[in-house]
Amino acid sequence: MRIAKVIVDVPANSINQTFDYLIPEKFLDILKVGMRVTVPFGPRKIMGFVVGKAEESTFKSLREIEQVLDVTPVLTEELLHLGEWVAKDTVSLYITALQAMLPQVLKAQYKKELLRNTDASLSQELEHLFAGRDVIAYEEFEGASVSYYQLQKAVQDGDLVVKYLVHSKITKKYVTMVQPAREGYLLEEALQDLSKNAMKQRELLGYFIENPQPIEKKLLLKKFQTTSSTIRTLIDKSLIETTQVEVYRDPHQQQFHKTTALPLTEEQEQAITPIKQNIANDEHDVFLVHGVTGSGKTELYLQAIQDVIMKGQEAIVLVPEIALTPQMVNRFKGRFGSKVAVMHSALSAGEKYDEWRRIHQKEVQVVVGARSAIFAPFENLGIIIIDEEHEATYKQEDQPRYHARDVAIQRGKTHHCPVVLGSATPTLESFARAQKGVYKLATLRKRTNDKEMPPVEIVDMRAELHAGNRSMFSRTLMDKMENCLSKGEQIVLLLNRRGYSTFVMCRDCGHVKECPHCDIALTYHKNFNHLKCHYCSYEEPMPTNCPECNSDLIRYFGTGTQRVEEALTKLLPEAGIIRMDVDTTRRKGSHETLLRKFANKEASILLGTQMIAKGLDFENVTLVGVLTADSMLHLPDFRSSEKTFQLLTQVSGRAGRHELTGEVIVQTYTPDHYSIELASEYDFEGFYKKEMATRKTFQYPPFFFLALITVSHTNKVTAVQTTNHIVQQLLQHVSNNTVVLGPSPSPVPRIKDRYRYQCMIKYKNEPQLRDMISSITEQFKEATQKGDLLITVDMQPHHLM
DNA sequence: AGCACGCCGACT
DNA sequence: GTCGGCGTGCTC
Repeated sequence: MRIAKVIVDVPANSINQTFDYLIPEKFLDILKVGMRVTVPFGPRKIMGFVVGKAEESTFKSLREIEQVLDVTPVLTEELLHLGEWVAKDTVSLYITALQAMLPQVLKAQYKKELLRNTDASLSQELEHLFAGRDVIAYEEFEGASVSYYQLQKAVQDGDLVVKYLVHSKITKKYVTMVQPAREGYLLEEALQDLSKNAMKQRELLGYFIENPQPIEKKLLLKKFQTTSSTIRTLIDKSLIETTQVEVYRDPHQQQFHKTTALPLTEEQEQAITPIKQNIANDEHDVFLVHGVTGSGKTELYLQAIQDVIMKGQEAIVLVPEIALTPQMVNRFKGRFGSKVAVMHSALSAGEKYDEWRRIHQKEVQVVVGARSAIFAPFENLGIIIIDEEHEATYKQEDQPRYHARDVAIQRGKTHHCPVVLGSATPTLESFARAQKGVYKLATLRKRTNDKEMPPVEIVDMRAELHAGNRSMFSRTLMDKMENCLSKGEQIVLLLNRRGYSTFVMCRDCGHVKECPHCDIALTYHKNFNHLKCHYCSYEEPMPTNCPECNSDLIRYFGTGTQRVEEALTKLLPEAGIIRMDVDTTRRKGSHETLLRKFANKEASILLGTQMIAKGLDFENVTLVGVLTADSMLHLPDFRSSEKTFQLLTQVSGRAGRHELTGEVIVQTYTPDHYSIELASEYDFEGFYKKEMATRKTFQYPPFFFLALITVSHTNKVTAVQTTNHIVQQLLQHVSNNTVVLGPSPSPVPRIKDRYRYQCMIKYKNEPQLRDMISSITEQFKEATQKGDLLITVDMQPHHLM
């Protein structure tokens, strides 16, 4: 096998294919499929993945692989195929799919250098630039005022060479170990010869005579209260030596309480049995575990994984980013100890790489992680679990736009292992499949502590307004909060802010400050007294007068967590408040610190956005308040009802999880909306029926599949025309019951001065659709290449923005 | 995507 | 002769 098939690191449509390279003699034995290599590509040198080998090539002259970057393949054959599948399924490039499977640090970085290739003198300007050096970075040339023409000539004459470098960002962490460099008896001899004053040296030598094994330098210094200079002297005498040993950064260095399997309830037992059978028989089924919050889904996962580990297989557990709290991680580490790797975005790039390597080198059998952990390089998967399967974070919002659930099922099929989806509020798609028998449904109706879900009271904020209460807290909520505080119990307050930001409006003329580059209202940021655009980061100071009518009655509207906090401090001055939002949790670890404070009862109220709705478990919380339940109900999104229902159900589960009984207050301006009403009754099936009916009439999932093509251009007319062109072409080829809509303006019609129009496709069965879309977008490749036209394709979009 | 190459027009 | 600015086409 002298020829390697390589997917090169060039994300372009015309390069979306394998390129053949000759494998040089010296690499014949070591080069394996799945390794990264560097190859010459045109004039430059780039990184690529070997995806296959062959004996022959249709190409007459092949260039050689230049370098092999890995010792063992970073991608298994299974992952290579999976990447191909992902690329096809999401209409994206193979290379993009492969990159998505690996930690960021394995991505190549490119650099150019200029090498002097002659002793004869160069032109005056070039000599000045090189200033006596033989090599300079290409950027230096670009920054200098030397013409490109000169460079070109020097290169042509062979006086200069442009060198293309590929290097990876790999950062390994090392510790210095100290160990004896001589046999024990030689050390003893040396000890005799040492001067009497050399106390520290004597101590150290004495130690190494007793303990010849390597010891960490830091530890050694501490143990003998000495400094590096002592070690230095001993090294100079060739008595001891140091080595660099690679270590993994451990992001979770605490101790974990070992836990063992808990007895299961009858319901749990019934749910887990078919999953265990699947595991035992190497069968693949998709299970939907529909269990109310607190019904012990996690214990199910743990026990199923236990079976998998006993079988010598591996497990992937996906958890939404936001729920990847220490509480959650502790449960897995507590049960499986060091067999667990954790992957989430709060880890540094180096830490992510270390966790990935622990999987890659088979040091762990379980990975608990966010979306991308679905690509964990396990070769012997025994189970894949997706907790809170309805969460939107499982859908990647940039290329490749894959859904972790789809990838999981794909992997489950190839590995003949079960895929378990768990949720208290499954997506309509999954629940519908379970109803049809495509997925196996298991329902957990009871909470393990046998407690009822806390009662939910809906408060009509319109009535509050009519009664003269203009504050953001209803009288009921105020009463309950005071009552709760007087008993020394704790409160969780949710401010549902999505689609409800703090915009600036003039009270005189109604003018709303919008971003000059995007069609969206600017958001007010109090700490800087600035207005900011969430789409393009445009900023301007808060105006004192209205730019339209010059009135000074220009104010900001909407409720941010900061404002709620201020109001709350005034009303309940004695209550400590912890605010959790993007602003207060930006710093690494601040999330945990705030939660720990709340757990230690350093504050009585936890106020926050979406992020506090999930997974938190505090025994002293008896009241949950939702300040604005309907804020996202009116977004132009077919999932808005479903999302509202999910959020309300999730947050209600935060109250009264233990001894104390809890209650929930939901404030809303649309108290009779079915998603709010049914959420307050914990009636998932009722909601399912109702929502399915609307989805059916409006031809949305799960009745239809969706595809969204967004076209953007600086020229509005071009954007509309191109979209229209796409629509027309699709209409010619799709089947009768497929609906093609558009061109219609995107919900945010302009971002960064680019107009955005979209085409939506609703289809039931359209096997050729992906190919159709590819060939249509291919027609616009000239315009797309020039960069003024942008076409993005989202198969199964999660929202329509 | 990047890069070379080639053609053109401009400036000195 | 020296330079920059595009449009075009290729990369195993």
